[in-house]
Amino acid sequence: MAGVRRAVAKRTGKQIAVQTVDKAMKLLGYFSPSLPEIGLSELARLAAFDKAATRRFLVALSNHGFIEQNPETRAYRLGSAFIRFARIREATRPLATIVQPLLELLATETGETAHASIATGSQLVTIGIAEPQRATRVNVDPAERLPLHATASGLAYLAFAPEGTLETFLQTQKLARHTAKTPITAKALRLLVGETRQRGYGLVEGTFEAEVSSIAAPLFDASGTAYGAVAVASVASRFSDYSKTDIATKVLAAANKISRATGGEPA
Amino acid sequence: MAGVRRAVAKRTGKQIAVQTVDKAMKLLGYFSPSLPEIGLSELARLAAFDKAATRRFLVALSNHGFIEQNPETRAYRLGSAFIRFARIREATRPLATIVQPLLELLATETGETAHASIATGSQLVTIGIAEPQRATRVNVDPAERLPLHATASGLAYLAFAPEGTLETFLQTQKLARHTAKTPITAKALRLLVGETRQRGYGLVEGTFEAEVSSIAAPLFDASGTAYGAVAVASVASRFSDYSKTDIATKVLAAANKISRATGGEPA
DNA sequence: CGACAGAGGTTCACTATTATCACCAACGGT
DNA sequence: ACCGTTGGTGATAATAGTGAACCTCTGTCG
Repeated sequence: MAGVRRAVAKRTGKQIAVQTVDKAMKLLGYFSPSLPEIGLSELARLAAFDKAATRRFLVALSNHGFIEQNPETRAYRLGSAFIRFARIREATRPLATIVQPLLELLATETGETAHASIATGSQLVTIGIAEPQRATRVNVDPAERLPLHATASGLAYLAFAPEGTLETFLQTQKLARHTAKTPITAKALRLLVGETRQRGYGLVEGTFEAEVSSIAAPLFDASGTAYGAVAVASVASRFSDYSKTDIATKVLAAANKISRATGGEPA
Repeated sequence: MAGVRRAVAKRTGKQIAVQTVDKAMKLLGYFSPSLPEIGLSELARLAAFDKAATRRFLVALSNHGFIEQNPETRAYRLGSAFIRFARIREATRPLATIVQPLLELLATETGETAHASIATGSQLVTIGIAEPQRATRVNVDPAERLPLHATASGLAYLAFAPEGTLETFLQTQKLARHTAKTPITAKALRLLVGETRQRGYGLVEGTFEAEVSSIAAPLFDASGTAYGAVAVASVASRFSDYSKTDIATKVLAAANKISRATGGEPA
């Protein structure tokens, strides 16, 4: 079926899709709350593109409002088109709008940071965060994509994802090590996913960031497969056995509410 | 300076930027609240692209989460990445967040639809809409880009836009006729822009859609040039001379509030 | 002050990239 | 079974993108 690709194989294996578009969008990924504006040379360096190429991409992106240029510093930043498209997206498939208040509730109830994310390719993309009113809490970077193998959300998603997702993931991604506890072998990951499926929710302790434990429940679509996850992240030292089951119950409840509100059906 | 372009000139004149990226992003523009999911063939037809090309773009876009495919119908829709980027954008340059409540207030005060938009290339992009609780009101499509020459927002923006914006606009765009009243000559537009500059706000009656009148005030950045506009749209028959000046005052006040809140300075 | 390093931006010859057509399998109505 | 769709695929022709070198401007350092 998907056997014969192009014979070139200049790099590893990434064909069929428009590479130019890929590159242009890669540029967008470097912008984040902590690095909201990036100069031409710096961005070219980050992406390892030629300056000329980088600039051509930026011009193309800015023509559509995805990139703006700060007229003073000449640095580039994300454009307003994202707001427009997010509006359209939310108008037809409200998610962030539904999710946010439930996250707030979850954060208040548990006293810990709650966040929700959606599967995109082989990563989870954050669509909402709620933080508790508390001094020590886990901070989640909205720009950071969560790796499927190292996070509770990832495990929760993988455990109930469409048929073959786990295998495709294992075949196409190398399991990056984030901490000493990160599962980096296929065997270890399969085991964890199996446990997660049985348990009904994902639980990890320090696999993505040291000292951060987290519990996540999958979000289901109408066909009963997962498309994302809701998670609560806490500092490891606060995690007692009691609080674990308590938080898990609340996370599952919130996730199921979201699933139903978006037309899905929890397994 | 910017004289010699490529000698090709196959079409009119739009070089320097990556065309492939341009096309990919053009596809995104066809999605709207009224047409949230589009099939491959239909989208190819809309964009006048080849099916194969369209699909390559869609695959590239979906690799980055900008497009999702409905697993049942196989139709494509906007992806969740927009939510993520909109979050990042708002985290560093809050606009929609600031604008929305002021629009709500404006809609309540005037009893008419209020909306805000930002300049992107030669168009205005909607970033917020508020509708009054009233039977007959103007509906604004959040997906529709507003032409600069035919809308009150466009005039308000052009009147206070960066040096040369109007001329560039006139040189690169053909002024599309939307209604019988749409200004379609450079002379007519220059006149309107001049009036708008003197008046301080834009006022049009049925130039974009028949029977829709609208009043718009520019949004200013720190350098005192416009980057967008706030507008109130009403059915033409409700527009008395009194309500006009009343609405204009309120629109100007709201716009100035937004300008200041975003670090700008009204002229 | 003059030289230099780094910034943003531009040019043009070279070539890797994408466009296009013809095709396939599957679905739904007549 | 047919016809008109749909989503999806592959190989060739011709287009579109690449990137080293270059320009200009700003600020800094000896």
